[in-house]
Amino acid sequence: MDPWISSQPSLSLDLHVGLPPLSRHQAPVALAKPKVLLEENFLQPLKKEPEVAALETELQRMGEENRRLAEALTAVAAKYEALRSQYTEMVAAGATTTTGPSSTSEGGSVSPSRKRKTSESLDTAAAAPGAQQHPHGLHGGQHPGGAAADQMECTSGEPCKRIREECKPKVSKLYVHADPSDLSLVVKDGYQWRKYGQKVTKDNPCPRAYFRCSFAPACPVKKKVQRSADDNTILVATYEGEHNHGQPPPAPSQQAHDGSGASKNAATKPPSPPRPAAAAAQAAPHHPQLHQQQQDVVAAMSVGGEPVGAAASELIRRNLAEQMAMTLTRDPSFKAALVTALSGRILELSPTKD
DNA sequence: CGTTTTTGACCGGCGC
DNA sequence: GCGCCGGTCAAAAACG
Repeated sequence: MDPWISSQPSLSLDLHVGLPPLSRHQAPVALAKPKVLLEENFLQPLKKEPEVAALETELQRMGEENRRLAEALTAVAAKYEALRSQYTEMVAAGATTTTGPSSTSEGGSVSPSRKRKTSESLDTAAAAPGAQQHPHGLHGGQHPGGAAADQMECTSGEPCKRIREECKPKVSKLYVHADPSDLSLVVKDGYQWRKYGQKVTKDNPCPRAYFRCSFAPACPVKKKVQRSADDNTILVATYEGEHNHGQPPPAPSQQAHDGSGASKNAATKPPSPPRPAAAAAQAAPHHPQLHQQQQDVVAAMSVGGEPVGAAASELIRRNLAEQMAMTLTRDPSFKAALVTALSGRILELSPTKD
């Protein structure tokens, strides 16, 4: 995104929020080559001239898309700030009544012996659902105040359901390009996942796999992975909740570099060959990942030329925008850089500085 | 032998 | 109330 944004007068904020310029060398590859899966096409010699033209066209298109994303991002950031201040007020107001327990109860809620059959679980279920999903609001974007509100409202009965509906764990969707021949529903995102179920859903012949974060037993994050009904080369990963821990310690730079150094991390899915284009796609606050995600989505959008319908493309695009916005606004460093850059820019443009 | 995956059964929500 | 459906459990199997 960098080159275009920096060239826009309205957006030339010279933001340096960690996006490595080196990642640019990857982008044209993913953009120019529409990620054709057929190997015979893959082996065709590149024709330079049309390639350049296609590149330029693609670049323009991406530029336009980036502009929209940037606008969306600005809007989201503004909304985020508004929500944050709102939340701060709520916390300040509700701090006296709801101090503590809800945020500390997430650890025990996922005990292995949890059983739904037992009727007593109803008691815990009444208290748990709202609170357990939001362990920490550290990264922002979620609804930490919601748990408290939930509990408060639950006493009155009906509003509980609606509020719980609104305060569901943050859900983010991710579209990852996957080899159709690879039947495993594995989306490598740097975390360790344990599959706990698989189900064939009504609207999609492809089974949906359910994963839990296995790195931290108390981690509330869940992941659903299912192939897109429109294009089975696309894996749709739906993340619910947020990790209450960092990335798994081994191979800290797995995604920024090549991932070949992953020892225990890769051991989670050893059989799967490393696929840089499909790996590292998690809504975590790492800019390279974001860039990677964009490549993935772009690749997914242009798979084989046109297999993904316009509606699907639109959907993917929208999700990409949401995801980027979420990822960026969740990143404190990005926010800090944004604030710094914006304030600096505003001061700079202000005719009456003094 | 410990961990992960598979898979059928179960549970609860929701629409009719 | 009933049936459908998505999500989860947990025993068994597979794997390293």
